[in-house]
Amino acid sequence: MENNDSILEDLKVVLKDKGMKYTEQRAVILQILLNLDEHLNAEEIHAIVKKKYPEQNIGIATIYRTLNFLEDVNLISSISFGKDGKKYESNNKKEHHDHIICTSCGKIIEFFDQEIENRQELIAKNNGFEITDHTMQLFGICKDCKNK
Amino acid sequence: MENNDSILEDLKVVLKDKGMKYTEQRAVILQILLNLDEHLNAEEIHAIVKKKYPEQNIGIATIYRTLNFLEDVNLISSISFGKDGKKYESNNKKEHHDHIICTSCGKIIEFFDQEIENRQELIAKNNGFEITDHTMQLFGICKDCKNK
DNA sequence: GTTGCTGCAAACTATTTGCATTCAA
DNA sequence: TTGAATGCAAATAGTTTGCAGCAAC
Repeated sequence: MENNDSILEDLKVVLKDKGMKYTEQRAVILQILLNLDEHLNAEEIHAIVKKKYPEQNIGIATIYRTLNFLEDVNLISSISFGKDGKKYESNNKKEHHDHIICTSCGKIIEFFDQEIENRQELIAKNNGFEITDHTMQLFGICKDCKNK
Repeated sequence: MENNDSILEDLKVVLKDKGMKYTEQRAVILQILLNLDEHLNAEEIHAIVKKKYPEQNIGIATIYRTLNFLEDVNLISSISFGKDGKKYESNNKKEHHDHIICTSCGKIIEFFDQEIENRQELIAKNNGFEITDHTMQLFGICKDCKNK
């Protein structure tokens, strides 16, 4: 929580930079992603806002607009697979990581492997690309589901 | 082209196995993905059918149904990023590969790196996962776009 | 002849947009 | 005060589904 303050400061700075306004809605959405350590889609975030901040009456359009904006300015990032659209997570203190996804129960595990990162850089360079970003998702069956 | 025949045979076998029928539509869609060495989305495939096989009047629903089926039985596979939905490619002779995508012009380059594949296996195992599949996409700017 | 497949249109889901109103600066 | 942001509803894009007719076996 104490961490959030500094990220909310970041948000304020970015907004001011762009001549945009700091609103409760934007702060609330960012905080949900900061506090909940899950990957949430727009509908899920909408539901959480309604529950946790019933006095706020945020429209789904604002959720989408805000998520797009937050991703643009790199405060959050998204992964997309299967049905139910893009899922978002905050770019918090966490360093970059990739995902292992259980195709049976939907569990998501995060990992980071410097060796793979290095290879990726190299491969991109060899192909004349300047990498800005990447996603890697391993799909499989987790231990729990295997034992069923 | 001569290669296609054997894959069309595969299709026939799979269909018979499942008590399904071999139809012109299914063959045409699979062949488009076999012959064109591109990543196409459903709309693009639909457009190609209309152009190359004007006598065929395949509905967009059939395109989607067929693509889903072909992916299910592993004759084709899909990647999904950015706008314009899933893009498909045939599982042809080609071995597995991953993608580098230019975020400026949309160019897609395929690559394969055994070292990364090995690390992926290892990482998954360490997390108690049995990997069935994975996707890896490197996003960046290609040489051509950089020089503009 | 039977059963699965197709095209069409309607339905759905995820997301975006237009607009009048509200709010931060 | 004033331009940007919001909520709402309508619009859109991508995809799926129900159904009557058609085609494969």
